[in-house]
Amino acid sequence: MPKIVDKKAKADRIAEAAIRALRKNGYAKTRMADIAEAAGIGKGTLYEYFADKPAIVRHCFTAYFETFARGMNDAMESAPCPADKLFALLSFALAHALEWEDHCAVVIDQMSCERAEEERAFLTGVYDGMKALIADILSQGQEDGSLDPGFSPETMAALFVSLYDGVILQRLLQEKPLDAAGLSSALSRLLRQGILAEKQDAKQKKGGAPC
Amino acid sequence: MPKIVDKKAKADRIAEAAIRALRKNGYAKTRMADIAEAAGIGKGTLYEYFADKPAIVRHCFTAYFETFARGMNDAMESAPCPADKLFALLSFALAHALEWEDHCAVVIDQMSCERAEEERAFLTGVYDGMKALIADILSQGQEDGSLDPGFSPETMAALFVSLYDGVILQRLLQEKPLDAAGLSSALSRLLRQGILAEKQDAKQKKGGAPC
DNA sequence: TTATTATGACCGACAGGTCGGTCATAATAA
DNA sequence: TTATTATGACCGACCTGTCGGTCATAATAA
Repeated sequence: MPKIVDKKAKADRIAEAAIRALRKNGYAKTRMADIAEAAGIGKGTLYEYFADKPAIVRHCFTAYFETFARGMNDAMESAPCPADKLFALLSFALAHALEWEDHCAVVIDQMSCERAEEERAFLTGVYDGMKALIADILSQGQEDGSLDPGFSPETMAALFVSLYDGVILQRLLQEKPLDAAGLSSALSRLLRQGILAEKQDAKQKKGGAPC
Repeated sequence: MPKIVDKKAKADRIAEAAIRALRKNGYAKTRMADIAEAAGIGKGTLYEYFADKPAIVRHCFTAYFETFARGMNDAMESAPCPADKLFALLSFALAHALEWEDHCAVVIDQMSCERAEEERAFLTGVYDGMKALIADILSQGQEDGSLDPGFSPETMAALFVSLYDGVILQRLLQEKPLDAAGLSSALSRLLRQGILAEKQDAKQKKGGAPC
């Protein structure tokens, strides 16, 4: 009888518009009216699809974190040895950040601005998982002898995660786009010549596959 | 006549209280009343010393950026060769971040939350200067042969700055304190075995001074 | 010494404005 | 007609910055 709308799909569309608005001005400065306008609907309609402002952000994040988690898993499984796993992870993370640029920005914004304990805990969990994953790979590499045994896997993992965040943060501050290829190759060089236990003396510049 | 107060000194004291309050809840969620309370003065008095909320933040930043700039200069001049300069810079930056932890947090908060063009431009300038400085050192190192010529100084500098930001950001998200020593040594390892042109084959673990 | 006066420091009530969320009503499709 | 969806005027909580007035102390003069 009534006009039936696909609530789920429409919520997705609204969230898509919301993320653009949030990216533009940050969570605190983005009003519900802005989001509604961006989505091309009335302010009241927003509340047909979301309970409140935080709910919109949460909805925005689900797809982002889902693809991230899945991609990280895929990247890990696609590589045979720890060192390659690590490279795959880092390069996927960078590519993902590039693809989901707006979402990244809003996540960072939430990290530093939003002090709600619930949100903090969620983000902390995501990061802890990421660190644990990387630390685990590093450990494996140290055990099988492909990685330098002289560093702490946890600390080095924290360093990588920090680097990832920092790149996004810099991207957020500066308007000019990310030089993903350049950063990736610089990082790769740093890693390949830095953390591999055995260096190929002469042909070190274009080191082949570490496995 | 009335007791004459040292306005400048009092403004400093207020700013000191303000930075604690800002650190705790973030710029957007910190009310002027909170700052006044933290400083132990009335809300109206606040406006005797600062024009508005942004003015307080600006005042907070001046000392922070001054000490940072001076420290970076000192660190640079204290080291004889490019590689050592770089290590000195990075380790000073980390130490400074630790010492000015609250300020760092507020700066990061501003970077991601505050969209006022003026503030952005200022922060962008600071970061550009930092990147240029590091890129310059890297270039010198490449020219004098002490650093691997195979990377782009600008990109690598961007990577370092990002890393610095990321470390602070992670510190901000997680409540547990920064393991400065661990991070520093991990980074040092990464650098020493990563960007130096000549690797000391056997005794690579505890590489001596690069000069 | 002491009463008087001048003035900067201080304050909190309040005006003005913003923004998240609600609700009565309109529009729409079955 | 009726169930569902859409809407923007509206409300109230909250927050920033202002303003009139009070207070403590220094300067002054008797």
